[in-house]
Amino acid sequence: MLRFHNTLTGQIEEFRPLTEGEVRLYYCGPTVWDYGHIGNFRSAILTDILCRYLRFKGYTLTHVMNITDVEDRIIALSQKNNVTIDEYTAKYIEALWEDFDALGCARPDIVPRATRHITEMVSLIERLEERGHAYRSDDSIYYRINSFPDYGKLSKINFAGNIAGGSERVDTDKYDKEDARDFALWKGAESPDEPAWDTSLGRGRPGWHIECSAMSMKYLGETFDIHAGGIDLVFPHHENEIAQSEGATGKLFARYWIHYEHLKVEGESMSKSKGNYYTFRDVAARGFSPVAVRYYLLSVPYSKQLNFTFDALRGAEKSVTGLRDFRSRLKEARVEPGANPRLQETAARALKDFEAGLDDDLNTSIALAALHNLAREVNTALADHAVLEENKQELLALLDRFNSVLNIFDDEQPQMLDREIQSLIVERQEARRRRDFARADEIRQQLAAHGITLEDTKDGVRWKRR
RNA sequence: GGCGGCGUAGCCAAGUGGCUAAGGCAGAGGUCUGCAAAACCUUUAUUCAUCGGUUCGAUUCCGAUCGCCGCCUCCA
Repeated sequence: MLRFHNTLTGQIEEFRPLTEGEVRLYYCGPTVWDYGHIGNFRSAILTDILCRYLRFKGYTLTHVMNITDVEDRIIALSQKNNVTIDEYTAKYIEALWEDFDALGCARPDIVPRATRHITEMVSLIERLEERGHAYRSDDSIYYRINSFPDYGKLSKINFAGNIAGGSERVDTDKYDKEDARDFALWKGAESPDEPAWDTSLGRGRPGWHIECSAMSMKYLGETFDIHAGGIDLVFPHHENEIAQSEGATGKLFARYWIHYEHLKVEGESMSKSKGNYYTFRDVAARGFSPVAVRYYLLSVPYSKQLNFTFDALRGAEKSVTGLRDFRSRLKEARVEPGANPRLQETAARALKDFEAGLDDDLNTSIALAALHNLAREVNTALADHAVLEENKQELLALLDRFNSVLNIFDDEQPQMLDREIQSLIVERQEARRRRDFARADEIRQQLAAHGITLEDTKDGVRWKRR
């Protein structure tokens, strides 16, 4: 039974989709103004885990992730570079998919781009106008917060106390709004050279929040199951989405809201000024493998902040290598026919622990501990030749199931060895048999120069290419 | 000022009102091995930021203090 924390109710709840067996999920995706940083990818990876686990549990899933490809920073940067916003964002969208692939994140089923859904946003804004939730001021259109009594139900913000508290961040009267909290649905074009669309609302561009309301409802319906995103989006973004969507439809918008905690870097918030701001590419450039980065970023449950350190990432690299070696050792093991009941129990317990962990608010730490415990027990059994054919097949199938969620075992492509290298390995084996260890070591060094490392086993030799 | 989260071994960390405080990395000793590598075994927190309180019993609940993080700004 899958349970997780729902921001809307503030409680851990059992998950039941609207339609039996089917889940519709929306993840607030990236704004493509720059390369994604490791915090962005923690969110992407956690969403990937969530999606994979829902499928593991047997649900069919529709996963929508938006791409915000028009907003102030993008406009400013594209103008600075003298290119259109589409030209500007193309590079970062391409980079996004490269990073997704490297980090083992499955592509979402549907990836709507804001600039391709202006029509849907315009009609949603028109619905809001008809219902009295929107008003015009100059050439822009704003959402009237006072018309939506539920405003604040997600973030539970106490606006009265907030304003009384003397926050200096309250909007000024720069815009002619009825209420400081009102936000822009549509921004009228101010100058001819800024990106704008000619629509029935006039010439302009959509506000950020309306994008997600329009695109999520287009692809998932007016009420859908899960809306996920970073914790910082709770207010105002998601609160505003609720106001827009529920204001327009009169129906509940998303049923479960899942928010990912941020990561810290070396105990501090990540920021460019502190010099601890890393994109995934920065980390990869230091020689860390993408799969280790994935493992590390998912090793702490989403509901907890993760403190990113390079020491811990080095540890993750070792862990992942150990698990991968474990699987290939099992795969290559020569075993006797039959089944060892003790290992059948081991496998059953591992699956139970793994699932119990993820069922409990997606506790990935528990799931990984189950995997490590399994690896240790099976490694011991392998050394004792206690693994039999049926165990081997069952355990390999179990690892595949785990990996369908975690995706941390590289797909081992059959690596072909050069004929020359192959014969060197054979020659070394012969040298060892003759107990000519000097020659054997010499050959080992030659192979190392080719990036081949050797591991002697009872049955022969295993090689790995770096 | 309002609201929320966190502080567990050298590092990353899970967790719970009372059974042996998960797991990984690093460290130490050992088995195996021609040497290695890998793997395995043993070992590493009488203690969970500090100080009080509730309780038969608290790391877990309450309060205070110190430190860190987040939201209240179109940042995942």
